[in-house]
Amino acid sequence: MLPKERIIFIIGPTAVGKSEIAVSLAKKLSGEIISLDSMQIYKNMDIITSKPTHGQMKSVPHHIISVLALAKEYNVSQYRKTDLKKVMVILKKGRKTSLEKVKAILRKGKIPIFAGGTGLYMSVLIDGIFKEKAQNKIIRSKLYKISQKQGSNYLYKKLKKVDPQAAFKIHPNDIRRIIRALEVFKITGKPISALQRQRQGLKDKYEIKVFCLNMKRDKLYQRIDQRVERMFKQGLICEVKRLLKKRLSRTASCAIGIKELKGYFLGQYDLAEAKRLIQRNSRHYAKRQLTWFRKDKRIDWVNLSGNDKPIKIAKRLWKKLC
RNA sequence: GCCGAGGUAGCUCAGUGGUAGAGCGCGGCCCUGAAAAGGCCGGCGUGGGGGGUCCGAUUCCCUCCCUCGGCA
Repeated sequence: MLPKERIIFIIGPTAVGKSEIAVSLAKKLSGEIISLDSMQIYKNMDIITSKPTHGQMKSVPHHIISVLALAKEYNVSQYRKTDLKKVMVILKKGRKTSLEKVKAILRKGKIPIFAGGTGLYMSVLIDGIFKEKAQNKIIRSKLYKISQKQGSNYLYKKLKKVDPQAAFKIHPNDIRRIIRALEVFKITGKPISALQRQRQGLKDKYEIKVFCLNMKRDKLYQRIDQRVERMFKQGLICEVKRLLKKRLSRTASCAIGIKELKGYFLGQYDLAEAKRLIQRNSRHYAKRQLTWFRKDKRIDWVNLSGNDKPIKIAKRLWKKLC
């Protein structure tokens, strides 16, 4: 029996240097990169989401980047569907190219490499998500209106009756999750806490390897600040100005940089303040990402100094894979 | 050199004779269909140095050091 095919994840906080290292590793392993990112999926958000460069995209195939219109909504479940397909395609491609070299392909042939920083997306890929179709905008907006009128505690009490387990897990102020849980119950008639136990993900079929890149906090923050500076030099202001003229989906409009620059355009503060806010919010984001990753015990942590050559790191990862 | 103001958390500052708070910053955590989102928790401090009064000083007094403003 052949060993399970391998899938690699390269994750890490924002600005840690994932893209470069993923490209280097992909070259070394002859892999293809699949974005693990909720924002790079959108077209026309290039600078603001720090997409890989044209050179990088040319040297190694990248997937699920710049494929969705700004007005389109997007979420985890969509991501999972797309990605599973992509994974299969890539794996098949690898096998087709040289049937007689199956062994070699499995060892160093086309390998899918997920690269990005969206922890939830990774979790849902690896561990799965429940299958029931349970999304209804009307129900959701109704619940939202109720919460506005009666307060979140009213809905929280309702949830307690319907799904005490979920209520136990969710904080009374976390209105988004309260609404989601009630929405799922209304649609399916089943408590979300029960559904959430039914998961099936990549880990059941493939060998998963997760590398999380990290570096000292102050160094990371320095890199974040520098990157934001660079984004401004590359034309962030123009890009966001253009974005604000278009209709943005809720997800797209959440990219860090949009609301911060909007405040500047509206004259609420100056450009320096807008930059400060983008930098700070990116730091907070990085911190939350690390919290998320830390609890995943499957992760193989890779500490960087901040000045490492991507090729060297890729070599290090490659050795760990052997 | 003289006069005035001030030295309290990483920063900006409040307050009190019974060893301290606020905002921002920062740290920790949660997360299953908005996740670059959303929610929760935490003061993280030799109160400029030294001496005195007092049962007790960050608070009152003296002195030294430092910073800022004004006059020379």
